[in-house]
Amino acid sequence: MKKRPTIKDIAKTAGVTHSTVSRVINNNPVISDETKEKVLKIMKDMDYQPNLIARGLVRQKTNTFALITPILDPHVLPLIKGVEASCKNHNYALMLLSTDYWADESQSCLQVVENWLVDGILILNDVYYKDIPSPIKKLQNKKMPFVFINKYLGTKEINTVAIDNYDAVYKVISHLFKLGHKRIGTITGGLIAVDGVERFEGYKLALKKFNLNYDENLVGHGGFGENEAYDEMKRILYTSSQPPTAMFCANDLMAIGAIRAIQEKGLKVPDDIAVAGYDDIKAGHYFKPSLTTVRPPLEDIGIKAVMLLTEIVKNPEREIEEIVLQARLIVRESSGA
Amino acid sequence: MKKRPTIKDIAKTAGVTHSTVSRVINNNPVISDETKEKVLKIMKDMDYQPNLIARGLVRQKTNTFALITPILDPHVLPLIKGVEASCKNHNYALMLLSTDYWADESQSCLQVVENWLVDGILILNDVYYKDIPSPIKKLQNKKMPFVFINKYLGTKEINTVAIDNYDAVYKVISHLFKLGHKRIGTITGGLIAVDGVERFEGYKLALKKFNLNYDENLVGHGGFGENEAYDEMKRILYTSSQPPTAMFCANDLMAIGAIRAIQEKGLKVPDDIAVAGYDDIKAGHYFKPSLTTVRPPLEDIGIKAVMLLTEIVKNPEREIEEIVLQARLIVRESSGA
DNA sequence: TAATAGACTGTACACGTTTTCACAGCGATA
DNA sequence: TATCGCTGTGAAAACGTGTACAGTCTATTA
Repeated sequence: MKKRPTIKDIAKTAGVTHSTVSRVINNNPVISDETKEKVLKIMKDMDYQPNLIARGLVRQKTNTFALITPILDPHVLPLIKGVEASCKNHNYALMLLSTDYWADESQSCLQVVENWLVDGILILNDVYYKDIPSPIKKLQNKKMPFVFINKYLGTKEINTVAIDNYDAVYKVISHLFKLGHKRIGTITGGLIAVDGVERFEGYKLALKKFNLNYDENLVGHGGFGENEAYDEMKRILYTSSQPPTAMFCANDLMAIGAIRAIQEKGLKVPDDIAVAGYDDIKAGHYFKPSLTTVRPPLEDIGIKAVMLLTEIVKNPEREIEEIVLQARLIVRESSGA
Repeated sequence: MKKRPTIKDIAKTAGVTHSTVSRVINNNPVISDETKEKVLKIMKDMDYQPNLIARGLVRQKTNTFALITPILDPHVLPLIKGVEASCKNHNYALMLLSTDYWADESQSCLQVVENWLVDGILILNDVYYKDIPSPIKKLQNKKMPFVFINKYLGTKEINTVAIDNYDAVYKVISHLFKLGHKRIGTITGGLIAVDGVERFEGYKLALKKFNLNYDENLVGHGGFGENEAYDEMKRILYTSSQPPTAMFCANDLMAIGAIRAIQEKGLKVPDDIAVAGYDDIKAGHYFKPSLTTVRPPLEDIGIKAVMLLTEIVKNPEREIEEIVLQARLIVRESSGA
């Protein structure tokens, strides 16, 4: 690589010191218009680009955020998109790190990130923790600005942006209830995951609101996978004396699996059993019957998270904020509306 | 944020100079085991983390790669995944930048990247250029290590990793031909895109190989969107006296649109018209009829690109390499095999 | 005993910026 | 004429690390 011109090279050819050049770069009003223009011209002629590493060293700021995300799957893409766009807007660069399982790798991820002196960290979380995990506590102790995406709401201990799973599920159950369903079952997602737990809780709470009984025979437990949902649906259909008339599945993939099971038993969706999912994946749109589901505002979450993080960086002593975003019900064929 | 201990702090409490500490960190064999252990212990006690910014400044290396990608859509996710994983393996951090249109924004993207002193750049390209675009030329002039993903093969001017679109399309057409189809049409993707152009070319070349005539009446031109494909398919069905018996669509979404058009005319897929797509998107799996398609090895591309880039960084004078990866035919219902 | 080699470690500078402080020059004021 | 304040600039230190070079010991050899 060719050597890039530095502030000193500019200074030499302009006949000033490098401090003057630096002042020009940073728009210091103390510089006379005359020298300012002269320096600017030379900077342009020599194709000068500031060295952000050097600047980062002295300023102790890199204008970089890191996004730590669990496995990169299509599900998180809109979120990444939002984060990326928002970072660009706020003039931050984005470092992307993914870790398969928080517990194992997060440590090394966080190390990378700290060594890099990023200005802030966005942590996208999957799994359900009762207590704040230790790597996070470390961050708190070090007063490193970070935003946790998904969960830790209500504790006012951690800056958070998350989806209101409870409300989202309520919307689905309410929709089914209004269609006349009284025996509404569910197939839960993995209960090690925040989403799994909260959607299950949300389901139970919603039933209560409509004075419906929680019936274990209408409940299956999967792990967000299509085939598990298929198996559980089969089990429910063949074991319960009174099968459900509607099912809420913890995500769309599971809804697809459940529908497959229902159809294989010769029943019709939505006529015999209505089904709703969660996530609004693309495939749900094309699936027959098309899926009633709920769409989380993922891109917004990314955007809001970055906004919050910039605020925190600006004012680290700022009060802790917990942002909750609402999902939107998408009604299609599978619920029979 | 608390102040982190520096090499000098370690040095002071260890009773040595910071150069000694630095040598310990870098495993310089000249250091005696005694002081080495002493220093290591203190580093651990004080929870020392090297400041990569400072190191980057003196070493003129940041151990960071940048990935510049066009709009973040699900299509590129596996590639990003591969890149991320591979970067981690090679001990590089990854900066993610996305730009809507190369021509407009690439300039600013590249600036960010250069100012950051990343060690190398991965450029994911969409659009079809006849000549090497000027931002790329600049990179070449500056001898900045970079790998271009998608296109510029055969020129031996740019380090490249790409999918063999021609071979992929050949596989599809060959598959259809073997099923007895003689009137095979196509709906092309946008012809400003590399993929659009190459898949169209590949289609024409494949026809030639099987001694089939290129018939304009069997060809529609879309822009990778579902609805455009739907419209074009309708047009083909209603205007050509002899409609095609098989269609190759430039991607799966278009295949879905085309199938919709075919079905609406009361024809059956694959019985009346066989359809094949490209990309192997998830929805194609669940669509009825499930889509015959071709699966590009996107994750591999990401991995290979990073590998190549590390090689280039190691040895900038290395001969230019052009890596081509083959896609895989996925046969499902829509082709009627 | 003095010279010499070898094993470690310290000194000093470099990397490219930003920033504090000091200072030169100049006109205005007392 | 001496003092003051203002404007624009330079000098120098700092950020945290790496590294070439010059030491200082100790042990060996002549």
